[in-house]
Amino acid sequence: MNKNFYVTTPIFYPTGVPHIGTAYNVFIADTLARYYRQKLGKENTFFLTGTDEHGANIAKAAEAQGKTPQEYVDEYAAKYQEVWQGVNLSHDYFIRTTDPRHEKFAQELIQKSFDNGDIYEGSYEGLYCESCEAYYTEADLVDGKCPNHPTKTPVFTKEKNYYFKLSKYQDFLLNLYAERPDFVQPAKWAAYVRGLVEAGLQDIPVTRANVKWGVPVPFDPEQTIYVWYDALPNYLSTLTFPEFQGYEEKFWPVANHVVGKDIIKFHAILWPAMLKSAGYEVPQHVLVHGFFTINGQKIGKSNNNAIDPRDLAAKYGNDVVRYALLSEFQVGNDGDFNIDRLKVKYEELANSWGNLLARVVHLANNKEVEISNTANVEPEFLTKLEDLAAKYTQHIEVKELFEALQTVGQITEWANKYIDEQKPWEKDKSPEDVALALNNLSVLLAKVNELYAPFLPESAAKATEALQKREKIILFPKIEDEAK
RNA sequence: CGCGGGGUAGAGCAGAGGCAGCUCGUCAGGCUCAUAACCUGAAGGUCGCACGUUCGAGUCGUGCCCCCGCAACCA
Repeated sequence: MNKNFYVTTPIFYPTGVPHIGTAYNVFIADTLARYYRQKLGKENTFFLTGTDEHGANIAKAAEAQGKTPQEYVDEYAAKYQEVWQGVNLSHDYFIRTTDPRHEKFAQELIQKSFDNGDIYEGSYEGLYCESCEAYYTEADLVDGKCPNHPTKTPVFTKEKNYYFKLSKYQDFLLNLYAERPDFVQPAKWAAYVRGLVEAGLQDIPVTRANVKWGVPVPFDPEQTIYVWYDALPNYLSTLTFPEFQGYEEKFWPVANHVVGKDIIKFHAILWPAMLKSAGYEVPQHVLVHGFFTINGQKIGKSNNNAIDPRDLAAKYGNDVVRYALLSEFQVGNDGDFNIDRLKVKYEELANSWGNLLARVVHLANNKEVEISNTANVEPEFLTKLEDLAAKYTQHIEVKELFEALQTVGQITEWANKYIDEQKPWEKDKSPEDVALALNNLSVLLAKVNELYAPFLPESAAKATEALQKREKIILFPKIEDEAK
């Protein structure tokens, strides 16, 4: 069992602001981070997110707004941080790839691979559109014109750049997957990745000749480092920053990368190969999540459903937005989401957990019995509770967040049945029986609060406080539907 | 022959060889401590279609149908 835990989100490309889909990814990471902080201690857990700030698309977006690239990324990095703070994200650091310390690290990393002979000079050729600063294939063109610039004709261009010998690492990767079947989680994505690697790997270009907004290639300053050799190293570069002294030893390679299914190849194939090439250990796990649609539509500006997670949180609370997403689909699966589902989830919590808390506290106060006495819990009751808690732990440790939440649901369901059987409100119940039942339930609630804490941090804190103070609160108040 | 994901009760989702399951919704009861909450029971499915393997198939094999990604804003 590892003593330390390191979790990362991808670093996001700031061409827009975070929406509910982006938030899903960071919620998964945040939940894991909170779980491990609880388990291993704050100082033994590290949670990293950030922004990927180089590249032609950033330069273009900046120009379109009449800004320098630096001004542009400063602004968007700030927006990201604002949103994450707004949803109570608990990241320990926000890395930006324009941080000079990161740039230096990226240069050192690519230099190491170059020195090892894993990077060689080659050329890239294709139909180049000057306005897009991008290459197209014949099939991409519309009537011979650029698909994005109907007046421009992409011209055949050949540019020098450098390639990484990814093909060389096929056996290394297949061995890695064989030795560590859970390197990619969940299993169905591991199978997918293995299939891709078995099918064969091609070397990939890792520098660009025509992109100025990027990190210069140390062995050829005419070139800049292309996206992956700049972005992926953030997971490691941050750990080398002076304020994180000792972190590299502590948190590498116990890294867990939470990624969407679209960038699985880069994290599960390219990144381990890059690391191996440069003499580093590969990370512990790559956790792949699926995408969800909103009312059946893909999330995006054109569908006008790129919801700011803070808008939902304003009404339902941060906790419930996270809970709704994490309890709706298994990690790795796609799904659909909408406001009605969110409401259902909210009521689910209010009626099980919230209501249970209110019942127990209220009864305990009315009957004036002692609660929260762990020593007095009925042994059978305690055993059952511990069994369910253990089941939760098993799930969450293999990142089955959906299943872990279901297990907590089982506990509250059981508790509601138990309280109905015991009927501690009846007048002819012996005071001893009432005290025993309510004490059992209070200990159960304390456990539920603990298990929910990584998923619903704000609510769990409130519930814990209320239970301790024996104060009756409404954890999830009824939400009035706005008048139509 | 492009690649991949998916098609299980009205809705949303689990299950991956051995009597079809969960949440919500519906109907009928119960309870009254509690946030009109909670508990019990019922109705509702030929598990996309067909063929095959098997004592036995949502679950394995083959063929087919349908939906969704793989081009763009976009995780």
